[in-house]
Amino acid sequence: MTFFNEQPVTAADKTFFQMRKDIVEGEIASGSKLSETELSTKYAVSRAVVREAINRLESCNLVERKANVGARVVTLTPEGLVELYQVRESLEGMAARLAAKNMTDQEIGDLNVLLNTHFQKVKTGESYYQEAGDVDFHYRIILGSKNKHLISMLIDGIYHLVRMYRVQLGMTGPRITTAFDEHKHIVQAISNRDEELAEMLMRRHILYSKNNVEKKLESN
Amino acid sequence: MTFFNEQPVTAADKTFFQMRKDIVEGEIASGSKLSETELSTKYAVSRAVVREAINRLESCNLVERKANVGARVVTLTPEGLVELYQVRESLEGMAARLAAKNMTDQEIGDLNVLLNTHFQKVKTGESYYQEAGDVDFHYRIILGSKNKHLISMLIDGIYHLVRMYRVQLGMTGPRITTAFDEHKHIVQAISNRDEELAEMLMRRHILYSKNNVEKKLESN
DNA sequence: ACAAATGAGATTGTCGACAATATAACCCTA
DNA sequence: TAGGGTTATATTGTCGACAATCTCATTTGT
Repeated sequence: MTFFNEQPVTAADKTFFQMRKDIVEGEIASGSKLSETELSTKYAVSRAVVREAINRLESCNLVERKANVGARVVTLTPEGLVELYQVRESLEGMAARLAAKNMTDQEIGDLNVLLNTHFQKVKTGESYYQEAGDVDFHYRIILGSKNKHLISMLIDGIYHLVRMYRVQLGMTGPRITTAFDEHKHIVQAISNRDEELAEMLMRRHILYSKNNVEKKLESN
Repeated sequence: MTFFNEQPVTAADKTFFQMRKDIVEGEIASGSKLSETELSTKYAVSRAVVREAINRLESCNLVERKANVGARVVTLTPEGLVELYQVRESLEGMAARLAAKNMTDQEIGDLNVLLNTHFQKVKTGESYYQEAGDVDFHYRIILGSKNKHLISMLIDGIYHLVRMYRVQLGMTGPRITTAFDEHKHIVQAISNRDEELAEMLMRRHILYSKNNVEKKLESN
């Protein structure tokens, strides 16, 4: 599906990707208004393609539109973060369950390899910016579910918003070692084709992650 | 949120709602190509608003678009139906859990009233076209979760596709009495604020519903 | 005869201009 | 001076035309 090979083909694609990046990384401030004319000059495209990009951003829950008024970048709130993690818990739990059922032995083998790679890095201490590895792990399980809706909801819809929270609230790569153990147990459950356990462990994993993030949020 | 009061304000809204209706009810055939020019004459609007409508339909998973090629109405397959119900099980399970936590006593009271209304109808035998009542029941719980993402994913995103399957594969209002009992138990769990049980019962309810629908699918 | 190249036709993508609506400033009245 | 109404301005919504791309039939060469 749209793993990392989502390459723009049309101008609207390029604009959408660029705007999404700018919003997630805070270059376009959270809560700010999106003026179509302004953006069309900024990105050097017509208003039509900006409009299409904004529509797609709305589908990702990154902006909110009101008819005849305009679009604003979503504002990040503690409640919003909690709601997001609730949905993640639900969907990724199901993804883990389905992955235990539907992943090929080959894919499970690759997942174990990935896990070992992470283990080496954790051991040698270079566990900084574990972000990418964590995302990679979760993506593989999501894709392993082989469920189209699940995949697009999580990867196209929710993960960018999660990343926006992570980046803008300054919580990159936490819980390195403990998260690794949780990953290991999840992979074990998937290897054993234990759907029930895989779902339960994934849900707990995300629940812990939520609690951790909430703690960081309070300390700000 | 978007309960039943989603009223069109712009031409693109109207076109989107109309097209969605036409697709769900099969007036625009599943799998057929959506020609922008053709549709713009059919609905008497410009191509721009048709394009916006198609984009929104894509967000609902009712059509699929390919760059420089065009959009097609999704094709309905047994596998697609299974995937859809897996997502429903996951999301509505969580919705029931959150409803048990977040619904007000007032809202729970209303839910019980609704249930009694259904019970009367079931007893007097006029259980035909229980569809609307069933949807109403599920909507209240979804809204009761008070989770924005959950609500929009289910109501704006998934339910129209579910209805499309129901309508086009000719499976309206099945499992009347048994479904009623399941609803009753779910409401009891919510009344008791038993999150765990509410989620479990809702997941089972949807699982049964899936099995029933699959059986009907085979007999076609 | 078959495969690749080419060209015509149709469809989607992009653009700038105009219409409709909301926001804000201003004026008038009590 | 305060409040309501009105006009002015800016922004979004809609439209038709043009450009870019794909599809498919035809042609051409081996």
